[in-house]
Amino acid sequence: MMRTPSSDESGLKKGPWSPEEDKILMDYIQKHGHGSWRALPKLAGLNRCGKSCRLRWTNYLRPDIKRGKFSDQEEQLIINLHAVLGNKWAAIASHLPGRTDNEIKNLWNTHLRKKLLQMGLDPVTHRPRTDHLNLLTNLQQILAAAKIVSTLTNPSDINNVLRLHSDAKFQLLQNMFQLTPSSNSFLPLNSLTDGFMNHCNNDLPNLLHDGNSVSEIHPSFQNFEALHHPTQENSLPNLVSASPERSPLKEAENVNANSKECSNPSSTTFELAWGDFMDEDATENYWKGFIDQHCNQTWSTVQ
DNA sequence: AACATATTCAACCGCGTACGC
DNA sequence: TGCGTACGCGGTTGAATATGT
Repeated sequence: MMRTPSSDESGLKKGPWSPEEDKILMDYIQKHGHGSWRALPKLAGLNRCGKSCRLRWTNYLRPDIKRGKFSDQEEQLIINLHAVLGNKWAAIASHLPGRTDNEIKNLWNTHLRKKLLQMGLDPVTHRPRTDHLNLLTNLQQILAAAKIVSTLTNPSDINNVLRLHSDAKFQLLQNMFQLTPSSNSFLPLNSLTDGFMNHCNNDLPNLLHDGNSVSEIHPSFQNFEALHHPTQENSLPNLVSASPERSPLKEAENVNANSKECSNPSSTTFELAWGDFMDEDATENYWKGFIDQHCNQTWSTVQ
């Protein structure tokens, strides 16, 4: 939060502001207004650059600044505005009295972005993420190759290979939800993956067999399916009107376009890929049979 | 309790733009 | 029109703090 006090080559102070500096800046602006920011520090008697003074005033000292936690309503409004405006923090801040662009930007980067990711939404487009499809395809190929190599090297080790396979699937889930080991902000999703983890450990053979539908892997994934089955009502966050400098009509057109795209059956594609990935004939018998069948012909290629 | 790791957020930096000359 | 200056914005940094082991 704080930086070590330092100064640049011109001798101007940098880093955190002291209470004394705050008071000088406050008093000066309340008396004279800020005027030219560049001229202000000299006139007020501060050993700071104008830029630093402006930032301190707009982000901290301004009397109309609202302090404290963002309300749920404010968070939702920011998400809605971001869906329309993108990373235009100043424009977003203009719709939230007392909140600064810096504060909103920080909130977005530390909380809201993760929140959308964990809901399976792309934080840039606010639409369901599709990059999982590529991940699934790539990982599936890598795992298949790893299996062949491992089982050919040591065919008796098939159980460990399958265990690794299962672990890799769980890692993929973690990546999809952007979970960190210490994250406890979104308990429902953590318990969801915890449940999946237990399922992996307790019911590995079944897990590796089934997978026609995401929710069949674990009941918790019914929620996940809901997120990837967007309807006209839930495919996008409620959108609010754009800022005056943008055409509300145009925005409305974009919103409609987005809704149409969202209603495309990308979720079906996802589930097909997911089903393939989870099913994937990954049983012991399959791989033993595969090795029996292909061992001689592939062995020379692998080596 | 001590250490490691993750998160937060105030502040900085660089770039684009508006404006005056 | 071109140039210089000031300002505002968005991305990034990094020390303080929180959380986990």
